[in-house]
Amino acid sequence: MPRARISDVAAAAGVSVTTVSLVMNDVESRISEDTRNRVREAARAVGYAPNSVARGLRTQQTRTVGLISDQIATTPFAGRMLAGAQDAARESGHLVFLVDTGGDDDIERNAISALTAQQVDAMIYACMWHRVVDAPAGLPPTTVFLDCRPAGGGFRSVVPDDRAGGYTATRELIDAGHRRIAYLDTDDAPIASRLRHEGYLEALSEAGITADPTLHVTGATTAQGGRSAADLLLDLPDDRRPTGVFCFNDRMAVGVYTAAHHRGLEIPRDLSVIGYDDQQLVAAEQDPPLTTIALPHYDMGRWAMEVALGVRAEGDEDATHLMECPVVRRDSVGPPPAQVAKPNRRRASHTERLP
Amino acid sequence: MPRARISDVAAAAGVSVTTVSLVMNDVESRISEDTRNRVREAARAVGYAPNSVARGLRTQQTRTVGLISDQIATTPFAGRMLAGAQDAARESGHLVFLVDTGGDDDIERNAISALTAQQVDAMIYACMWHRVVDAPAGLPPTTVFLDCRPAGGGFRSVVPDDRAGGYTATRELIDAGHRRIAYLDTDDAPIASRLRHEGYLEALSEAGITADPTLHVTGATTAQGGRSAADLLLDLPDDRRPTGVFCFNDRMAVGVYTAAHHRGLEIPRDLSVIGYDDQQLVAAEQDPPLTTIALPHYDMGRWAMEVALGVRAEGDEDATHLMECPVVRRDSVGPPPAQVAKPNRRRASHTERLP
DNA sequence: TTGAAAGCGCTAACAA
DNA sequence: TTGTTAGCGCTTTCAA
Repeated sequence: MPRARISDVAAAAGVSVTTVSLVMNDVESRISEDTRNRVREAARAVGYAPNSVARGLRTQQTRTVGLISDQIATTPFAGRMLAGAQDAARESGHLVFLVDTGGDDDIERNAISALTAQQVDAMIYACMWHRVVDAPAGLPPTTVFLDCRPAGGGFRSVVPDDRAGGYTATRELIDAGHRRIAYLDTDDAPIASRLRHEGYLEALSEAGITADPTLHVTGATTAQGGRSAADLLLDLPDDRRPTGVFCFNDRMAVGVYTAAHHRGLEIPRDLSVIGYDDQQLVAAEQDPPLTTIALPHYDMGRWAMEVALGVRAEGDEDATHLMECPVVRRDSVGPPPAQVAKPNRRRASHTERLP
Repeated sequence: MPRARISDVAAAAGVSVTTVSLVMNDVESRISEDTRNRVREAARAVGYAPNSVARGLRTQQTRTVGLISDQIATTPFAGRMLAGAQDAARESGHLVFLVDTGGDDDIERNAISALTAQQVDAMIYACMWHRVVDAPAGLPPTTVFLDCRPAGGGFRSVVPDDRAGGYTATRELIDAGHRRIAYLDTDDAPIASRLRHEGYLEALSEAGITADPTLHVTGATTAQGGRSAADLLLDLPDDRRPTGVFCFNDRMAVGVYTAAHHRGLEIPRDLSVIGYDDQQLVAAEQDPPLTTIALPHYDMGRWAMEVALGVRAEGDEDATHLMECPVVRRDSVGPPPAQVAKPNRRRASHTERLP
C-alpha cells in the first residue's frame, strides 16, 4: 500500500491541498476551526505522514545537518560530543547525518559531496582531539569546526581552553601545598600539550616557583607511556622528586599509579596526581578515584550545533570559541608528604650517584 | 549565487537535460563518448553538484538509512557498532541518520516519525546491551534490530552468542587446568547474564566438574561491584577458593584484580581471571593485560546494515542471528597454583570458622 | 475563508 | 543517438 499523500487527505476531507498543507503546518491565518478538525480527522483516517523530501525540495530547507568526524568510532570521547550536538539538533527539529571518515581523505571528500548533495542545512567538522587541521575543500563557509581549528582560519570553531586547563590543574596542586610539580607531557598531541604546558608554567611562575626542567618529561599517551615517564620522575633523588604530577591525560595518570604502586608509594599520601580528560570508565574507576580536568565535550558539541543552526548567534564568522575545562575533584590530590621525605625505595639494580 | 541545476549544464553543453542526467548517472546505453565529455566539461564549468533531494523525490529512494539507538553517547561500546554499520552503509552509497534517544520514549517516537518522513531506505534499531525490547510502534517491518531482540519477534535481529561466549570463557579456564572456577555474575543484565551462565554450566558439566553454588556470586557491573563479589570468593577457605574466575564483564574483572592485590595474590600466578567485552581502554590496559571474550560489535553493526540494505540476503524475516564472541588471549589466565594451595592471607577482622 | 496552479530539480517513458 | 515532457509530494502566490 502506497503512502497517503496530501491530496489523499484533501480528497477525504473534501477540501483543497492548500487547506491541508496549511492545517498540517499549523499556519495561522484563515481556515476555520471546523475545517481544521475535519482535515486532521481525515489525515488520521488515511494514515497520512508528511514527506520531508518533497517538502525539502520545495522549501529548500531539509532540516538536516551533516556531522563529519575523523574518528568518532574509535575514541571514547565521541559520545559526549555527539550527545551535545544531537541534543541541540533535536531541539530545533533537525536530524543529523553522521559520517566517520576514519581519517581517510577520499572518504572525507565523498562525504562532503554526499552531504552537499543532500542539501543539509548546516555542517559540522569534528575532530576527536584538539587539533589544527587543513580545512578540506568543498565545505560550506558556514561550517563549524568542533574540537579543531582550520589552519587558515575562515570558519567558526570551538575548542577546549587547554591553556587555562593546564593552569587550573597546576593550581590545584599548588593550592594543596605542592612546590615540586611535574608535568608528564606527550609529543603525540602538539596543540593541546603545548597549551597545557603554557598554563602549567604560568601557574608555577605566578606562585613564584621556578620551573625545573627535569620535572618536564614526556611519554606516549597511554598507561604504558605514563608508566615509563613516571619512572623517570620517581627515580629522581628524594629532594628533587616531585610530590605532585600533572598528567597530560587520564590514561597516563593510570601509568603513574602503577609506577607509584610498584615503589610502595601511596596516592595521594606520598604522591599527588591530577589527570586530564575526565575520561569515563577511567578517571572515576581508579583506586583512589582520579582528580582530573574535564574536557567539555558535551558543551562543545552543543555549542557547535547551535551556532551551525543559527540558534546561537555568533557575530564573528572567523572566531575560535574557547571553552572552559573545569576541575573534577576526586581523591588523588592531597597535601605533599612531610618536608623530610621518606627515603625512596630504590630497586637494587639502580646505580646510586656517588658523592 | 544559486546552485547550478541540471538544466544549466544542459544549456552550457548544448544538449537536453535527459542527456545530462544519463551522463551524470553513468547510465550505459547510447550517448556518444563525444557528448559525454562535453557534458562532463560543462558540468565542471558551471560547478554542477547533484541534488539528492530532488532525485530522492523522483526515484523514491533516498539512499539514506536511519539508525536509532538508546544510548550511543554514553557507552563505550557504541563506537565499534556504529563503525561497522557506517562502513557497510558507505560501501553501498548510503548516508546514515543517527538518532540517540537516551531511552526516552517521546524522543524515540519523534525519531521514528522524522526518519519515516525523511523516506529513509532502511532502519536499524540498536541497543547498547544485549536485551529484549518492546518494538516501538511505527517501525517499518524491514527494520533490523541490533544487539537486541524484539519481544514479540517479527523483525530480523542480530545479537552476540552469549551462551557460547560463556562456554568459551569457562573452557579457557578448564583448558588451563582449573577445576574450581567461579562465575562472577550480575543481576543488572538479565539476558546476557543468564546466557553466559548457561554456557558456564555447560562447559563445567562437559568437563565432569560439579558446579559449586558458592562459586556463583553476583555484583553490580562496575569495578566496585566486581571487587565486592570477589571478596566473597577470596574469603572462602583455601580448599574451596576458586583458582579461576570468569567475570561477567571487564570492569568487574578490574575489581577482581583489586581484591586480589589487596590480599597479595598475584594474577595469574595465584588466580586466573577472564573477563567479557574486550572493552577498549580497559581490558588491554590492565596489569597484567586481561584475557577476555570479545563482543563482536563491529561485525554486528555491519551485519545489521548489510541486511537492512539488502546487500546481505537473509531469507527469514523473523530470525535472530547469533554472532560469535571470540576469546582474546592476554596474560591473566595461567595454570592453577600448585595443588597444595598457599595459605590465604586473611585479614585480622575476619572471623574464622570454628572446627 | 478557500482553491487553482506553478514549480522546487530530477528521472524516465516515450517520441523522434 | 538525442529530446520532450510528465510527474515525484509538497508549499505558496495569487485569485476567487
